[in-house]
Amino acid sequence: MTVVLPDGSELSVPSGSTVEDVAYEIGPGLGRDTVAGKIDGELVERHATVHDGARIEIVTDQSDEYLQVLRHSAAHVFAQALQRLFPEATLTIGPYTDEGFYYDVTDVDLDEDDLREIESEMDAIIEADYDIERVVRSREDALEIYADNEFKREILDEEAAGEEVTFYKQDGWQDLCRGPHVESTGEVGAAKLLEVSAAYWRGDEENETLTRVYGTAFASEADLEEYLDLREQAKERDHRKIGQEMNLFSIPTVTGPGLPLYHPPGKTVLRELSDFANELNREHGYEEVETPHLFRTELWKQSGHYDNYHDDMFILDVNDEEYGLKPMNCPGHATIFDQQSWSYRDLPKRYFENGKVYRKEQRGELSGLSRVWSFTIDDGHLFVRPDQIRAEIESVIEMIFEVVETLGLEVDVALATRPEKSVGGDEIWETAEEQLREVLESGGYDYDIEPGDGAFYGPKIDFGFEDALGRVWDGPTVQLDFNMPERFELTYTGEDNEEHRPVMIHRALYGSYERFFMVLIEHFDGNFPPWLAPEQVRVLPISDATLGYAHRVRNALTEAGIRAEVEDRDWTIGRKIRQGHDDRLPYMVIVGDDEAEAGTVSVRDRFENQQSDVDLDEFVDHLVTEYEQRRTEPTFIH
RNA sequence: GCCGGAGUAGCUCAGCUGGCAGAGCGAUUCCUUCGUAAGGAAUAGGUCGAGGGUUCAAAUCCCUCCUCCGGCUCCA
Repeated sequence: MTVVLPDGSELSVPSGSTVEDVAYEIGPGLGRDTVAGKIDGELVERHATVHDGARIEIVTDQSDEYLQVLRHSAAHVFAQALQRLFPEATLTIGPYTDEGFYYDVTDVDLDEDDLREIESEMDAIIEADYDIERVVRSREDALEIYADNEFKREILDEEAAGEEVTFYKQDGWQDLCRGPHVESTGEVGAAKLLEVSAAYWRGDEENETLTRVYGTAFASEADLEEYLDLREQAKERDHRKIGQEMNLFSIPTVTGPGLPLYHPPGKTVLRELSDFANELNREHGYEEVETPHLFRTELWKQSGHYDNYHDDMFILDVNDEEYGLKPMNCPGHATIFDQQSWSYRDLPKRYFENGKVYRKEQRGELSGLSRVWSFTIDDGHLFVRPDQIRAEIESVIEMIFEVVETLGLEVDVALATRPEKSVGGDEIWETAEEQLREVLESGGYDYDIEPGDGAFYGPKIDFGFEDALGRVWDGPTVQLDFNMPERFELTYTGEDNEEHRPVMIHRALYGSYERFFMVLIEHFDGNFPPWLAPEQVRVLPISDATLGYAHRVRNALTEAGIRAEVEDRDWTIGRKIRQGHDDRLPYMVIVGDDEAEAGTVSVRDRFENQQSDVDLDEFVDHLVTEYEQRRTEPTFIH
């Protein structure tokens, strides 16, 4: 039989060959280095037998997947350490994740101190460098071993359905596991336990609550340190911490959960973002609309939200009539469209609204600005003819990239196609998906396809923002919708004088302002580009003697449209500069007797660059240009 | 909603084996008037998340609730 190698070449191997055999066929060196393999993209142990036509990849300690194998072994090291210290602990499952591994256990209570103790035990196991041995047993033997462990028995019943199952054994300790694993515990170079939390058996809240221990592992101590350092940085950049420090927003107890208040500095940033979005919208032919926060539930019944989204909606009783706070803006916009009749010549109609919506998320989900009950979407809805889809999507993507490039973010692009359950005919899905694909292809965008991940009402393109620390956040989306026009019976009159159904396109450039704000705070670490900075320039008089001149400088800046303040506290100049840096100002200008006499300023930027004897007008002109061009960094001094 | 952790001055946090509520920063006042990352002193500031209980006595122990944090599930 033949297997397919990553370079596309085919290799014929005897039937019954394992991944390791295939590696030896390729070369003895590779055979010896084989840790595991991938069959048709799935990570398997090196003893796994391959089937005819399988796509085979060999995993060695040089592969990206090696880390997954190593972390899986780290999970075993954890489990062994746990059972050494807490023999009563029952093991369930312990897989690797993107960042490390976790193990769900039960019959044991663990706190932070326990984790540190288990970690020491893990270090001892790693140090001892036990061989990790693969053992094949019969199902009966396995069931007997797990006579007291209902979870493992369930796995044996449901997943490990074959007659034989594999165990991995180290130092006499063993665990049911399909592998793959590294050769010895010593190969797990450095491991750390990170969190202890709760999880349901198989993620179902009807099931038992288990104790989940999260950890991570790397081949070397240095790699682990690097990872922990990144985590530390992420914590330092936490938007809740920076939001407090910069007085951007608060979510006080009295206002209720997930209902943030924006303070003047925070509102300034949001205002700049909405000005930018509004500008883009106008340039791309959108018309602004406005809808109230509250509608009769009749509307939500018509849109389908009442049935499908009921649990997440705030429903109010008003004089025996039911009203609902809007969880989405689209029904309102569809209703506006429906207030008059349209010709095919009128399309596309492009509506937009910075619309506040309310979603009653589960309480435990609320988190800073990333998950809230009330948030604002820079929401656009387009009503288009089927033949206009491509051009409109192109235009939306162009807008999205203007946002992305202006802010210096990176994006991931993914096309999500028709799911199993969907509305709309085959033909419209096919042409719609085809048009989306064409837009992405012709634009030269690098994108992934996520088959079946589209909404039930239409395919979509999702964008993920990648921030300065390499984390990816949900970003803009463009979604086609064949359902809403149907529900609202939207029509336009075609060239043929017949009624036709428009297609609706939902799009957002930022997603929600709240979440986008969070991404920007963390991406820039609070060091906003000058155009977004709440305070763009602070004027620092050397002493009170030049306070008067400082105010004149400030006025000149303010008149030019720059957000500037004077530091008038009775502090030393060093103290004022220190505070200015702590406040993450793009620019400070320092004025003393010399400057007051010459009508100049001394400029200092957030990178600690400084330049003296700067003509005030020249500085103001530069700031205005920088502001208008929305540059990401202060550039006066280079 | 569920599991675990936490809530003390405007902010960051100490006090928590029960016995007069603390520090630093910030604020106010005074001194200092300063040239590129913290000048000095004094003063004010608290229903110790809310309610109930135990006790001679509760920030501290117990119960209920609220809110936040880390997860589970979900999503912008």
